[in-house]
Amino acid sequence: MGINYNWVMKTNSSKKKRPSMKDVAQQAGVSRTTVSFVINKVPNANIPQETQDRVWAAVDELDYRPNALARGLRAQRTHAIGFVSDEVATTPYAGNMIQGAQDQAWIHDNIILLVNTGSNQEMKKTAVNMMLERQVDGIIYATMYHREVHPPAEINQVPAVLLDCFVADRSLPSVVPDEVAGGQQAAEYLLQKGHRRIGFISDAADVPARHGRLQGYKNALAANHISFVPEFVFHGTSNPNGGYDAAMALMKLPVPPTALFCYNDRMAMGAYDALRKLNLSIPDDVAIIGFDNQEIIAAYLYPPLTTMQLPHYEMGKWAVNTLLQLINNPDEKQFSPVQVMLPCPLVERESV
Amino acid sequence: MGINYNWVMKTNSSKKKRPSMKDVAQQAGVSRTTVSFVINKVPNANIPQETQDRVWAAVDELDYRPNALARGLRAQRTHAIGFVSDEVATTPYAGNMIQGAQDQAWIHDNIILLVNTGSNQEMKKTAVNMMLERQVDGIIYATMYHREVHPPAEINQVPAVLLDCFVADRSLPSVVPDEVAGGQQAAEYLLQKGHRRIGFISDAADVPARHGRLQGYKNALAANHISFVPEFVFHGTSNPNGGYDAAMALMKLPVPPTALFCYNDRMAMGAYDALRKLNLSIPDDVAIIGFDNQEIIAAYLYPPLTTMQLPHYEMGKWAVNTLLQLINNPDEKQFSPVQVMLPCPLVERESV
DNA sequence: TTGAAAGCGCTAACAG
DNA sequence: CTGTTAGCGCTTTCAA
Repeated sequence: MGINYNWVMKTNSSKKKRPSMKDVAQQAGVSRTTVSFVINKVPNANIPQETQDRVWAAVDELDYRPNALARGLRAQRTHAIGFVSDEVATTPYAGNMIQGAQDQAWIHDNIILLVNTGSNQEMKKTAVNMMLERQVDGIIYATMYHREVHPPAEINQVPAVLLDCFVADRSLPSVVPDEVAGGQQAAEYLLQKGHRRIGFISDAADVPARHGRLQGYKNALAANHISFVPEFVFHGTSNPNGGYDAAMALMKLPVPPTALFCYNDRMAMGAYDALRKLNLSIPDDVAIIGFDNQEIIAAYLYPPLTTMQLPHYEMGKWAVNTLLQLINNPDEKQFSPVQVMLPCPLVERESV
Repeated sequence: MGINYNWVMKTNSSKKKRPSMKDVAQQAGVSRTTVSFVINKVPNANIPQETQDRVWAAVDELDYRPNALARGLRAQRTHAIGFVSDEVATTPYAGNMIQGAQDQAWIHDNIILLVNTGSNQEMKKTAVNMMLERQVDGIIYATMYHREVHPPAEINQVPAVLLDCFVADRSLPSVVPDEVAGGQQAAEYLLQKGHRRIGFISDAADVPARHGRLQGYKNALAANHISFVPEFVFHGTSNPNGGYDAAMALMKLPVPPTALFCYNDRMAMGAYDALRKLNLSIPDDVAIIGFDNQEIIAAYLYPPLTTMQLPHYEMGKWAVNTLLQLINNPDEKQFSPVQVMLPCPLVERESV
């Protein structure tokens, strides 16, 4: 179990063989070593230019391409990074994370092996084993929203970093959005615009994002000597319907808020509808700030939504960089693996 | 150029070696051959059960995992599929395509090597070369919207299929959405609901989706003996603003349409705003149907948007299946590579 | 039924 | 400066 059977060699293939280093050597009239040296630009090989030219000419002529499998086998290094994530389809953020990782991998001439496992724990384990079999140099374990995870133990057999998630004992490097700072900045932005009564439309789910953003909101209030009004925070399901209900409830308070900080853009979308229903204009009657910067929502609401951007691209990038660091310095033991929180930049549009 | 230098072997690593087949053989007191036979469940090896058990016990004990690199090198088959795409981040569809491909690859014990190249042609070439170096069994060349492509010639060195795109000479298998059928079904749905004056809010860009959907719209009209009114099609930029303008223009016609078929959901989003501005209710005054089924928009507009779904997941799946087919039957020459159009199912919500 | 040995394509001591 | 050679870990023929 966990082993893939039947990778039988197929003998009836008619694929024409690709040139090997031997062919190049022959063509150039040198030995394989020489070819290897010039192709890899080995520092102290001192191959005369003329020979080098011959080799490169042969490479061109034969359309030779080194076999990464053989290289990896020999070098014990594949320049491949496993990317194990819970799901990519169901969230619009995934793309940015993967792209950040991919772009960075590309720069360092690494490739990404991608597996999406869904939420099935057994599949995650199999996925990690699969990557290990394929001799990845390291593994990125990613989730599509910030949360605690329990990766399969096998992950420790190679350098690994956590992307948008963390383990309770902090034994693995991790990068997540700085929810608190983001929440604080959002609230402070509203404060700075003169608002004193700020509603917080919160997700009902027990996730770090919710707690962090709410904490940030409270921090901002405290920093500005404004007392926290429990009635101003309203929990709902984290979609437009929840946002609608919450905004409705908040605006019907005897002394309603003049600004709404929404847990995410989807809730903000619902809040827009509620305010419209109440004939309240944004931002004149009520200011709104969201979170996540879901382009497709935020940029095209009327008025366009001011919101906090989740640093998915940056996190993906960070994950690869950190992983490469670990891979390249296997001897530096990490006694306390770095836990990074990346800022959520404010995206100013017109709803505040 | 095109060759990756300096994959130098690092000798100072302190990584502890993973067990090899030899270790397992030793542990089980058999030869490597025997281990290979039992692990691969070779049909006619006839290894006594008792020996097999010993081998499996050793595998467990050592936590042995076959080295896919060595296997691939030997078998000339890696069970890896290259996925080259233009971009994943900027579109919310990408996820579904990748997930479809990934899920299917997983089922067949294959892995996806992912590279996003952006629009740079040189990078695409490098990406394909990279995949070839890594000995992928085949390549999926994908775009994030339906269009014609010019993949680098190198792609022909392995089985390849095109995902959401096609080449002019149809020399590569390809899968795209059936825009015409989708457009036709959308229009027919409106027709069937009693509408006779249907506006078509079109993208101004010269892409297959636009032409196909418009053609479908015309087909539906013709099939129902309704004459095509040129004034009813209005071109705009394919975003909410464009949709807004188009809807405004259309509704101000002397005899305005009673239904709007929008090129995509984002334009529909703008049309919603226009109708709201005009105090027209959806679907009672004007029915709206979109295209793409961008979940986040379509499901949460008020009222939820009826639209046509782009079959991204299915296309990803199809691409992998077809590619695997090609890989497994290298001898069946494909004189006319299959060109598939997958249907765009109707997603009924409440805007019609 | 099991083992020895060749070789997939590459790198890097070591010799010359 | 260039070539010979020994593996990296695996599969598979061939022989025992």
